[in-house]
Amino acid sequence: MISKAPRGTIDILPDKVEAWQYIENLFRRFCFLYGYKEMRTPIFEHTEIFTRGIGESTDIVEKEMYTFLDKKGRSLTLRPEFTAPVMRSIIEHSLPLSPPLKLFYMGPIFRYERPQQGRYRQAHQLGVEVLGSNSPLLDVEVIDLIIKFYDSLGLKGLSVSLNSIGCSDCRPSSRNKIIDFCRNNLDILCDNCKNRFERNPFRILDCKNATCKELAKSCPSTLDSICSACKEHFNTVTLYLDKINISYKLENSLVRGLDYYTRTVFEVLSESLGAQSSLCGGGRYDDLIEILGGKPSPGVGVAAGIERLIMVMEKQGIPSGKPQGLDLMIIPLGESSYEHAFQLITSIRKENFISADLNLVNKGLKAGLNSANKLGVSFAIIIGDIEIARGEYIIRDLKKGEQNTIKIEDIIGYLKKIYDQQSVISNQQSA
RNA sequence: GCGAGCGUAGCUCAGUUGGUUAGAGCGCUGGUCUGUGGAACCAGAAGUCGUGGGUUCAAAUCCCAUCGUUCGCCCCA
Repeated sequence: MISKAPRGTIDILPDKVEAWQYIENLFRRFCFLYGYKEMRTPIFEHTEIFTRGIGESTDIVEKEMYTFLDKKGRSLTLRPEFTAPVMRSIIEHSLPLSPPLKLFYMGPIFRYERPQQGRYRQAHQLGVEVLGSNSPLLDVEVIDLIIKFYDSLGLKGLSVSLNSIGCSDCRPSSRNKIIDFCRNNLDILCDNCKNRFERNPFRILDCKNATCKELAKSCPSTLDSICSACKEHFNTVTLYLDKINISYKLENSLVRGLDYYTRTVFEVLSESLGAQSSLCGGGRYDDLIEILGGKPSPGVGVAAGIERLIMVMEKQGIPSGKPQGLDLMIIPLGESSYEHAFQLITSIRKENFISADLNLVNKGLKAGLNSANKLGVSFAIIIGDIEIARGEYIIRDLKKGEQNTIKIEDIIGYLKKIYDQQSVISNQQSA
């Protein structure tokens, strides 16, 4: 079926685009307020960026990547996430990391997964990254930024899950503690976890199987086995989250599926979503730049799904952007008026102050006003033989249902006056 | 990748134990109204019943396959 978008992809139709722009614009505004600058990277990268960055044994790399060979036989992959490509770009251009480099991004990502609500093969993310500082206050800043962004959109029922998974020094030992503990209980673990035991024992903590869950409760938690430096870092994070009144839940089972995370990991969940309840996720990645071949430098970031965000807003009945109607529609009555109408719209458009369109359907005044109405038009200018003969066009206020005639040469001045007054009013309202 | 549900007009859906020509609301087009919109009334257009095969005198309805979608698992945004 060629008349259908590919599986797991959606079209964003004109009436939905306003919600997207509203969200994107608000996020840009927030990032600007927090001192972040936008960065754009290619939609595809060398496959190795992801296999090395995200980790060979992660689900994303193992089975979810859109990987292909180009005509020269290079292995390329549509980006399944932003962090690794952003690091690659920082390394490639030797961007200075002092003072800390604060970046934000938005755009599509691709993962070959089984689609369901809130999970698509092409999804969109927005997010931020901070490089060059290991200050725990930046962990807090990133969480604060995304929470404030959600708050200002009006989202309700959010919860923050927080954990620390330690650094390259202490992670092996907490890993060993889990392995030792599970080795004695290997026979009661589910098949999936037996597999995890070999590859990523941390994930056993996150299993939903009842017996594994029970076992995980008595399993040594990462928070108990991280080193003192990690412990102190984490304490500072929670201290400052408390200071700015961001509530969170310590979640021993939160380990995340990307290998590059160190120390702080977090997620924001919404109660309005189903199984795919994670609105955004992030954390610290102090080894990633080095893994990708750059000079060692710490980093922290967050990535949020736009589709899921819109889904929550729709479920909670949050309006997203006002529908933008046309300011003006010119309705010529019959082809004898076309030249006059065309000249008028050309000079109005040249002034560049209102949105204006010309109705060329030529089905009479009633139909013209009807379609203007459907498009949410504020003013209509009606031009027929009578108006041309008098040198005065009718200008009709479609919201008020009133009209009068204006001399042709006065029309632009008249409209400017109206729209000047309107912008003064809206400025006062927003101040 | 695994399990389950669903797929009828542009949209939301009805369609009986298989039985004549598959319906409604909204939307769309036209008319009442020949140069004045939003309302009302009237009329009209629009469907390979997801697709392909099978059972049957007869399939939107039952069976199989396939595609899409939804829910759960897995994983994540």
